[in-house]
Amino acid sequence: MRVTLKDIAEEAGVSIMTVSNVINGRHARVSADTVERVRRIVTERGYVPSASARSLAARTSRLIGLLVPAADEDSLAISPHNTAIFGQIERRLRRRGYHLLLRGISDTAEITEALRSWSLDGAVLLGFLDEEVDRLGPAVAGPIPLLTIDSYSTNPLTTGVRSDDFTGARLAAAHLLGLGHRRIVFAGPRFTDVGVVHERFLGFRRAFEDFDLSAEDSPVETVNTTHEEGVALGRRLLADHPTATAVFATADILAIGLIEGLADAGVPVPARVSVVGFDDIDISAYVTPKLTTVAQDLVGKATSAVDRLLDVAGGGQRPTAPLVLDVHLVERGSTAPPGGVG
Amino acid sequence: MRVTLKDIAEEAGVSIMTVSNVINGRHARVSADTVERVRRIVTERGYVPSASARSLAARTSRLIGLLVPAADEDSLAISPHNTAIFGQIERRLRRRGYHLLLRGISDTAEITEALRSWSLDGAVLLGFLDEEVDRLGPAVAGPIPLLTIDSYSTNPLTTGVRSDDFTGARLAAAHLLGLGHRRIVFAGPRFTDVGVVHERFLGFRRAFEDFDLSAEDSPVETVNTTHEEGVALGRRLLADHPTATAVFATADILAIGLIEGLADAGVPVPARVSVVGFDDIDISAYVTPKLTTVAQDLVGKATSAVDRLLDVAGGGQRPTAPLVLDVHLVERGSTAPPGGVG
DNA sequence: CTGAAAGCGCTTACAG
DNA sequence: CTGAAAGCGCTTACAG
Repeated sequence: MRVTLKDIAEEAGVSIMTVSNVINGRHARVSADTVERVRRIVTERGYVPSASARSLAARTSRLIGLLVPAADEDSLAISPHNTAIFGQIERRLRRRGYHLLLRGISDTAEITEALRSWSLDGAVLLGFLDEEVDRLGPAVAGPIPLLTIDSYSTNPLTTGVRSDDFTGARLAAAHLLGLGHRRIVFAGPRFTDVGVVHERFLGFRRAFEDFDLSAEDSPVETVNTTHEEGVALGRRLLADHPTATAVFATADILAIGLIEGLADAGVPVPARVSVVGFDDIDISAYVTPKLTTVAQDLVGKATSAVDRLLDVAGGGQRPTAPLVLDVHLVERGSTAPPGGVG
Repeated sequence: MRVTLKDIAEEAGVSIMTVSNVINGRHARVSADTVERVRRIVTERGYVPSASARSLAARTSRLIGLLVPAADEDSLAISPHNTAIFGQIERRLRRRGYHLLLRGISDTAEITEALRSWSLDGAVLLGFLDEEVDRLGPAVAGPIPLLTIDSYSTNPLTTGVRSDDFTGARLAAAHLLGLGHRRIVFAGPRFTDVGVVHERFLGFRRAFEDFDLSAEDSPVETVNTTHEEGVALGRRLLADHPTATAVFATADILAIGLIEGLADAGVPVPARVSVVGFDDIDISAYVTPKLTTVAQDLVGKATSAVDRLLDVAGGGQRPTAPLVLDVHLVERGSTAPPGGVG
């Protein structure tokens, strides 16, 4: 049978209230002797408090949800970038005495269910579309704090943490422009779906302005963020855009596919076409050529996401502005001055 | 305020017991009319049962833990291979009406705490060393079912799901031997730590026997399963083993590093040295040359892990033998007949 | 510094 | 088919 507060209390000859006070570190209310004795018995008996009893009585669960979109028949949409965030979030929560409930969401209505069912103290939303976040009404979360990662939704019910996408794309494009490229393909998902992409597009254009150039001749290719679509685009890139000399892809996984597709088509990278990605996932340093890309502060993102969320959960003010993390360019082998155009 | 059974019961003019019966689908005990009425009110009011109250009263939480080793200052040890399993496990659990608690474990003593604290109905242990699993005594889990993935521990308190490592390595080595290679480096972590590696080594050796050859001239290199150590080994491979013509690495991430290290040393793959990996992670198809490797049934592993665990949790017999999943060889570009030895 | 009482929101026998 | 009672293991005021 489970060891309970009552068992400890009986053995120590005190009330369960006193044991509870010791367990919860409210030592001001208990004599040092009692604390000592109760502590010893707790250790001896291997007492572990019941989290469900505690959350039922205390109305705080010390449980945080990590909510990730999951198409019904799909597994979680775990991109390499998001994956890296998982572990960091768990680690930070653990350090702060919280636990992590990982939940795939196939319909935003399920968010409410996940939140209420376990009386979550808060939740991190990772990978949802801005419009999905926009639609979250007060009925969904009630007073439960919600934190979005990488969202540009301005829904006041949520607070956000994201990278400086605008600057990242601006750096990437400036790097290519500085090398001498003028016709640069912008490859990424539909802007309307993802604010992140829109911001990156704006940053991309801004770099042209910085150089007193126009981005008008630089085509936009709309593709999903997968290796597969990158390969497909790489194969037809020069057929569709013969004068292009570089590509900026909004994600490394896409850029890596692009490089492969270009290779398939006999196009040397970076001699004929330079490629820049975004994210700096591990793989980007493993491919050939190694990918020039924009690095995000993954650890910072996860850590500050947790800290922000727990602040609000702890009664802090809900921040009005999102936290924006710095990015920087990592120059590797996939970019070079243009030369193969002839 | 939270909507409770009591609220629904009052509005429906029945007892909370009846509402409970409807919620839990015990329709045999309730008239169709009542079911209908209660259902409607539940939907209208957006009632969500309290999981903590339920698990406290019912002594079953419908919560499964996914326990992963985590060095204290580290984030979770999330290898690309394990990552892929996460999403699949979550998906399967969700389909079966369970929730997932993700927890990093820095000391096996924490396993008990995680299990008891949340009254988990079971836990999946992913990535622990066999000896760690061996040491798990009855005090750790009590009656809570534990399932290990990829462990060769024979601890009767656990039940296991893993791939056929022996056959996988045998296939890999047979492939190389069939191509004409005779001196093949076996690269992987220490056997004593990881049963999986030992099994792969045995399979590797068996392939030599199958060919009436001896593996004696084939050196063993002990390295950790990281890209970095793969690179280092690749760089010095031919200096240390000038007559080697192939390498079998116990993990793709290691094999990918090896290929890079070999390239750094000016050794062409596969012309001079062939490389075979194990796992068939996504990246393996993205690198140059694409990696020949042993593919595991990841989805099957995750799915059957969950199913086995829930069977036992549901009162089923604890299986004595682990479930062993088939593997197969995926031939890609990193292997070819030996030719560059001269 | 210590404790008795009420209550968190459910489920489990049990009785009708 | 339906319900009153007890209890799961805690915490929260409150009183001493």
